[in-house]
Amino acid sequence: MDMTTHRRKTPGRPPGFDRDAALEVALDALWAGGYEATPIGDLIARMGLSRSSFYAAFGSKRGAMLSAIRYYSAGALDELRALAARGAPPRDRLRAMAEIIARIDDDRGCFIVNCITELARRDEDVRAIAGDHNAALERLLGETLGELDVRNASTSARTVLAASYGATVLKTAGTEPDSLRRTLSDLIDAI
Amino acid sequence: MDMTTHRRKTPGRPPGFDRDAALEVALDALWAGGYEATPIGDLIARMGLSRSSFYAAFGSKRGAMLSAIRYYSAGALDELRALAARGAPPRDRLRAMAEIIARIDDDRGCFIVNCITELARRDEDVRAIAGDHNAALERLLGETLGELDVRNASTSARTVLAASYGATVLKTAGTEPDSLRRTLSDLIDAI
DNA sequence: AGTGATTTGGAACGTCCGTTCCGCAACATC
DNA sequence: GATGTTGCGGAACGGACGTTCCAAATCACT
Repeated sequence: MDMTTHRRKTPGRPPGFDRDAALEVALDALWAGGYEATPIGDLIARMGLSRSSFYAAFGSKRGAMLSAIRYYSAGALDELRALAARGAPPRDRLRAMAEIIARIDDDRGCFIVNCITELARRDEDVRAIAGDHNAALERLLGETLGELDVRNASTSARTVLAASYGATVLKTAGTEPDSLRRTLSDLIDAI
Repeated sequence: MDMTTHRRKTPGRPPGFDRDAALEVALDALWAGGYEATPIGDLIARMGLSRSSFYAAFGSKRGAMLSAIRYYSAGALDELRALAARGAPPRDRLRAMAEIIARIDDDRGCFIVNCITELARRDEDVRAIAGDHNAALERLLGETLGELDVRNASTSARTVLAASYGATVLKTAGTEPDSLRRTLSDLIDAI
C-alpha cells in the first residue's frame, strides 16, 4: 500500500562541505603520512572541517581510513579499467597498468600496499577491502593477458601484480624508478 | 709506545640481561605489531628489562627499532647465504630463497617490507638500512641465477626480489600461501 | 516569522605516549 | 671491607592523542 503522507527531504541545516572532496583530502594526508603517524587533528585541519563534522561524517579515525581506502580503490580501478580498454597493443597496456598499480611516479608508494602492511594484519575490514581490490586487479590484468596467446593468463596476472607491488616497495627504499619501470617491462615482455 | 698504566675493564655493576636476547624479543614484538602501534611499555615489558635499562641500551624507541632492523637483516642474510651455498640445483635454491624472502610461512610478513612501507619515507636511516638489505638480496639472488645460463642474471634477480616482496603483501591481504608459493615457483621456472 | 532538525566551533576529557629523573642496589677493583 | 662506577626499579612529567559534549548558528519547511 502507498504512503499517502508526504515524504520530506532532510530538514535542518545542510552540511557545509562536500563529502567526497573532504575524503580526497583525507586520502592525500593518510597516504602521505600513514595511519598511525597521522594525528586526527592534522587530518581534520587539512580537510577544512570541524571535529564535530568529521565525527558526524566518518564516525572515527578508523572510519575515515576505511572510507579513504574504498575511495582510493574505486578511483584506481576506474583508472585501470580505462587503461585496459584502450586500443593499444596488450603489452603496452599491461606496462601502463603495472606502472599505475606500482605508483611508479608517486613517491608515496601504493596506498593499498601501505594499508595492507600497516593495518591488514589486525583489521579484518581493511583486509577484506584490500583482498577485494587485489582480486579485481588480478582479474583486470588477466583479461588483458588473455588477449595474448599465453598458456595461463591468470597465473601470469598474479605474477605481474606481485612484481608491481614489490616494485612499489623497492622504490620506497630507494631503488631508481626508471630501473623498476624496466624491470616490470622486461617481465611483461617475457610472458 | 706501550701504555704502562693498567687498563681497567669496566667497573661497576654489569648488565643483568643479554643484549641480543632482548633485541630478539624487541624484533618479535615490533614485527608483530608494527612500529607506531607498539607502545614502548609493552615492548619493555616483553623484553623483561626496566625502562632505565632500555634507554641506556637503545637510547630511544627509534634506536631500538633501528637495532631490530639491523638484527633482522643480518639474520635473514645469514639464512639466505646458507641456503644459496647448498648443493641443490640452482632453481631449487632460488625457490627456497624466494620463500624465505617473502616469509611465506610467517603470518607477520617480511619485516623489512613492513619497515619500508611504514617508515622508510620519513626516516632516512631506515631507508638506508633497507636499501642495503635489498641490494644484498639482489646480489645473492643474482649469484645463484648466474649459475644458470640466463641472459642477464641481475635483471632477473630484481624481478624475483620484487615478486617475493609482492607475494608477502598479497599474503597479508589474504591470498593463500600455497598459491603464492606456486606463483614464485612458476616465475623461477620461467626464467 | 516561527519551528524543528541539523551542523558547527571550540572547549574539555580521560588516557596513553615516550622520555627523564632519582635513590638505592649490585658488582669490580683495590 | 672500603670505594667508585654502573645498573636497576619505579615514580613522575609534559605533551599529544582520539573522542565527547554543548551552546550557538544555520537552514528547510510551514
